[in-house]
Amino acid sequence: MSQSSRKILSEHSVSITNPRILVLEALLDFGNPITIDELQLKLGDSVAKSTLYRVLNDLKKINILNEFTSPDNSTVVELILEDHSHHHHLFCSDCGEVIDVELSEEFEIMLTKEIQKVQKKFNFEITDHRVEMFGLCTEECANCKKN
Amino acid sequence: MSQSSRKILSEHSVSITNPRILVLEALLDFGNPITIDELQLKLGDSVAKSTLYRVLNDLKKINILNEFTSPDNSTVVELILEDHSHHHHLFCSDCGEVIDVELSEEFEIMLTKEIQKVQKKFNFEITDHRVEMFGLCTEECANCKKN
DNA sequence: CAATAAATGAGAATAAGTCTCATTTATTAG
DNA sequence: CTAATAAATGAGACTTATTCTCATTTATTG
Repeated sequence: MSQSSRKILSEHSVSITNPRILVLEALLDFGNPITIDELQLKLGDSVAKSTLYRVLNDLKKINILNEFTSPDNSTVVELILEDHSHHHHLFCSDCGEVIDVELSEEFEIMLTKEIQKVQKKFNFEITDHRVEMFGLCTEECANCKKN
Repeated sequence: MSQSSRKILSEHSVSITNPRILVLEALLDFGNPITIDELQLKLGDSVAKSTLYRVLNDLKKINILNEFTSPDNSTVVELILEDHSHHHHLFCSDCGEVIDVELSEEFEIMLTKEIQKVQKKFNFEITDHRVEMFGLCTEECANCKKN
């Protein structure tokens, strides 16, 4: 695992340091979108708070980290892996879990068309988009506080 | 205008106070989604900071205010008006403007179907969704800092 | 392996948002 | 209409997430 962290860093010509490896490993290990809080918990005090934020900013700069805000206003962070295709997010308002969701090909095609219309209408150059869904997990929710 | 603010408040059985009227008027007047910063500017010191946040929370509680975070992490707020139909948001990464966008009926129908699939797949009860689009305004952008 | 540049840790600084509490304002019962 | 009561406000203290500073440590390179 440390291997792939190192690989990721060197591929992006970013110097390989311990905190960066630790943060990447934590993200790779968790696999799903994770809140900064959870990430800090996972890391314990192996990485200073200031360093954690700096490393996350570094990862954002090289475009391998996606950051967004959950409906309860916590910051959520997620690695962008090459083999991980385009996806959206499903938020549980109850337990706070964030789940990656892929929508159908047809839907994405239609969305692309809609976006083209919006571009024209508003004279915009749209570079990115996302679909967010909010709700309540009913069962089988991995890290749900209900269980 | 003060008339409609008062009406909105009484319709939701919320007591009619000056700060609430001022905040509602500012939101109605601006018409578009607005950042807290801009809102504070617009209000000057007619409403105390603590009161502004309290009033915004009051409006959220009665479900006439929508709050979300822009890609540059500022909090954006928008009135939910009865006559204002379901819509999504377009963000300019350059000037920070947030624009309301309505997508086609067909698209919304397809999105609803997708959401139903996701509900089943993840055993979720999805209560809300949104589509966000990010990009750069090229011209004709009302409050764009470029102009 | 030494020199240099970059990254880190610890904690100070900043800023958004909440809380407290004394004062003011709105509501309503009479 | 007025007094009594409950609710809302203002001012500033407080909290907490994030950034910044700067002395020290670590990585890179020649």
